[in-house]
Amino acid sequence: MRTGRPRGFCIDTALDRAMTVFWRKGYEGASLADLTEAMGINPPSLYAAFGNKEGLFRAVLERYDERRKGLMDKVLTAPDAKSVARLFLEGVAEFTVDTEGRNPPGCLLVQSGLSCSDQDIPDALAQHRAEKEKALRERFERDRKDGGLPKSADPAALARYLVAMANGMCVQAAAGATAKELHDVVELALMAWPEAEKKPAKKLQRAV
Amino acid sequence: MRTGRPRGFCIDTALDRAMTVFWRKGYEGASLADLTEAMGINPPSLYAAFGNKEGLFRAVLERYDERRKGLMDKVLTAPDAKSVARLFLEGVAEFTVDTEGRNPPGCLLVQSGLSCSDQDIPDALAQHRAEKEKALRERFERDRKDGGLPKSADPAALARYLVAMANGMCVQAAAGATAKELHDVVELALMAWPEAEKKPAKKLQRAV
DNA sequence: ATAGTTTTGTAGCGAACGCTACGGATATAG
DNA sequence: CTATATCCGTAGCGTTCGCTACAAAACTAT
Repeated sequence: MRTGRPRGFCIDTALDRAMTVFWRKGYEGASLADLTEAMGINPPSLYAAFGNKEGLFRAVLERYDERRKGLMDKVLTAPDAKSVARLFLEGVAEFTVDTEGRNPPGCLLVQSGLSCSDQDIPDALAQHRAEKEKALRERFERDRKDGGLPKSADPAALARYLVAMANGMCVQAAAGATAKELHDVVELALMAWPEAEKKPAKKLQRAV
Repeated sequence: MRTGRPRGFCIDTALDRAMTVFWRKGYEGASLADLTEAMGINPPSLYAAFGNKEGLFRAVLERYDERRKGLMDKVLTAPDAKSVARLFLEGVAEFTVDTEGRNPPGCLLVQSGLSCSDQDIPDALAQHRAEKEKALRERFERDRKDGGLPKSADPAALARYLVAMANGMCVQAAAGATAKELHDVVELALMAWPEAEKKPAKKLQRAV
């Protein structure tokens, strides 16, 4: 059994509350006073658990990915490439406007620090965004192999296109765009999607 | 004639230098020490000329629009709607990767403060971005009237789509995307563009 | 019980922040 | 020239920043 006085707060709950602060104010705009107040703890507890402000932020990013893993899994296991694209963009449209008030509008990976006095923060965010682009690209590479995308299609470009679209929607959501406005953008974005050359093998269960 | 000791620095040059700092470090990441050093002046000169940090930032935003007005005018006077879309996105692709090292990658209106402790900054940026979207929308409304866009097209949605695309490209440029990668995205984005129902009246000089 | 370990709240550290008081410098006006 | 007006550099204001020293508290191990 672990010795010593037990921690008096829940790590994940504290991370969720810190996430909201970083999301709304950005990495540099979120002060330690803001964070500790929202998390309901004192600075020494924060530093004992997360090392420093940057450590807390990185833990928040991991927590963010964790919370969105379900949606991303659902997207990546869609039956065909165009469904992947549609589910991804529609998911972003719904998530970023935050109708339930759980999260600030936009996306933490875009909002919280595109430019900072410390370049490590933008780099960390870019890395997390790149992971999602990579997952889409790998999915589209498989689609291209089995005919779900034409041989002329460029899986990397398609993934980059979707991620760019998603990031742009985040910027607009943060500026107050409505869900309908974003869905209109999604419909337009999907017009660019290449048609399959032949019917994809729908009977086969796709590996993920 | 204006009395008193003349100002010892050029306002526009100082704004250009401050712009680079805000661009690279964001509004909150740019300290007064960073700014005064880059501008080559002392704090009292900065405050006499611009009021405070936020005043300087707003002046930088105006300067930014001014410097990009030429490109935007060229875009808005293109002969047809699709050319407007192409020139706009290709302009963004070239501008945001900054091959000449004059500017940091990305776009000041996206980079410098999506989230801040002071909400006025994100609001000011959103307003500047909205102006560009409005200009595109109004152009497309005219195109739709004279047949350059089909009646089924939604000018507001098209403008929003282009701006979202542009903002997303800015995010990727800031994360290190190359010019070619962005141009691939542009080609895809233009696949979504609606075809004109009839030939636009090319002979007429379009008013701006 | 006692020792050992970890977390907690208080209280405050040094540094950096945005900003400004002040006096000397440099111009025009008369 | 003197008077007035504006700008400049120095130097430092009060506040907030990220962070931590310290001792009491709360647990396990023996």
